[in-house]
Amino acid sequence: MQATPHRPYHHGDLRRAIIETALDMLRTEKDWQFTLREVARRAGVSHAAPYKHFPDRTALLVELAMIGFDRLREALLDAKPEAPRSLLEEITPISLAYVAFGTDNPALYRLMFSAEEGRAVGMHLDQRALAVFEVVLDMLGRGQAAGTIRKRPVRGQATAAWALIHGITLLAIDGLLVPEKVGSAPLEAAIATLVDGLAIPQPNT
Amino acid sequence: MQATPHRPYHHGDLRRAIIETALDMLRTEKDWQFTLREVARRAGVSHAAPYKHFPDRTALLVELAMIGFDRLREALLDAKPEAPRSLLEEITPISLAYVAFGTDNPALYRLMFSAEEGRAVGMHLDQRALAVFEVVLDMLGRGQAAGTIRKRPVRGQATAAWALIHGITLLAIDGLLVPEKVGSAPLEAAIATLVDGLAIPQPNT
DNA sequence: GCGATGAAGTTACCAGTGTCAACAATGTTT
DNA sequence: AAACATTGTTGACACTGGTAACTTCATCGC
Repeated sequence: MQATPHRPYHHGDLRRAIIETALDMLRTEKDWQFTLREVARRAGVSHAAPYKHFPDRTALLVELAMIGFDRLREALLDAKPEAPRSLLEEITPISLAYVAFGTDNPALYRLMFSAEEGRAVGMHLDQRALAVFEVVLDMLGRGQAAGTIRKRPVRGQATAAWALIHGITLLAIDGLLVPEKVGSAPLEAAIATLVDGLAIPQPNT
Repeated sequence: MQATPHRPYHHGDLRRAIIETALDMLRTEKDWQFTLREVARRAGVSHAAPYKHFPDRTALLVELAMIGFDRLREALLDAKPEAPRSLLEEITPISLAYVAFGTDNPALYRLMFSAEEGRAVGMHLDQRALAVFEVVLDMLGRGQAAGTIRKRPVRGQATAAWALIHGITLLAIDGLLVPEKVGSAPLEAAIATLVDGLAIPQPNT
């Protein structure tokens, strides 16, 4: 088995086609009923064809989730400001980008964190998820070095930050936090609370 | 409470039996494959019997989730200290109780927040979930009145608090935060971060 | 060139699921 | 007691994930 050739055989690059079809279903089909047969159907192949590329339904899900984590990480790095003048100025856009990713890709985001058949998905994801985690970790570490962030175990702080944003994202996905309905106040207040919990209190502000 | 009688008819109180069997499966079967037929099987009835009590597979899931929220709320109220001398002293046990509920009932907890077929579960749950939310809201409101909590929109703060604990609970369920592996430091640090974000900074501490 | 090889895709099938309709058995009501 | 409504059973349908046996067809050793 080659590392990544995937050259078209006698029909096409099916593996990629399946993944893209599945991603498309996740994007459009809001109601998250994911069946392998439906994916095969939309990809124009028979229902057993996917099994030549994925040993398992779960294997495909894992693949999709990994892609999701990669994209999330990219979205966060894109949102990272060049030269933030304060912690708030750095955390806020990243947090908003995170939540936006979740609300823009609700089904994919849920998949990324779903247990899904004996948490097989979660197991294989540690590395990709960790890559996202490290974006936060890095930010907080630099903040500590710069003296703007409380001296506490960074991993604990990063856990807190990640957990909070993750929870908010889930709330937003479930529609409990839609801006049209409730305004952006809760979201901003939540982020502010997070920043206050991380930052060393300033005497003037 | 006799809100809904459900007295035994010609076989037994099947509705209750089904619910209890299902709860039992959620407790023991860690790998969350929930099939209506299996529930019926274990309850000793035919596979179609549940449909006389629940219109739908989803209806049963909703019922289970609601029970979960009720129990969670009770657990939080039980953990609430009588006369806390500080915010930390009040928040910490409640937070720990919340996380403990999640790790003790992982499948049930996941069910409570799963989208599950077009988020039908989530839709009908607003009231029960809100009851949990109000436990937090109440606590923070009193804290604000007492002058220990920052004057910020309470709902935003409560959202932040809930989201953070929820996220941590999910992490813990997924085994990324098991005390044996990583110590309780991250958990405590996360809670401390939350408290710092909520509380008005004290000059001495 | 040209068969053998084996990967990629197809059809046919299995067990298991959610759900519904028709039927049987039991308790309740008049 | 007879009609009725409730509750449970059986049997079917369409669907799913998954496997095995078959067909195609590009590639490789000769």
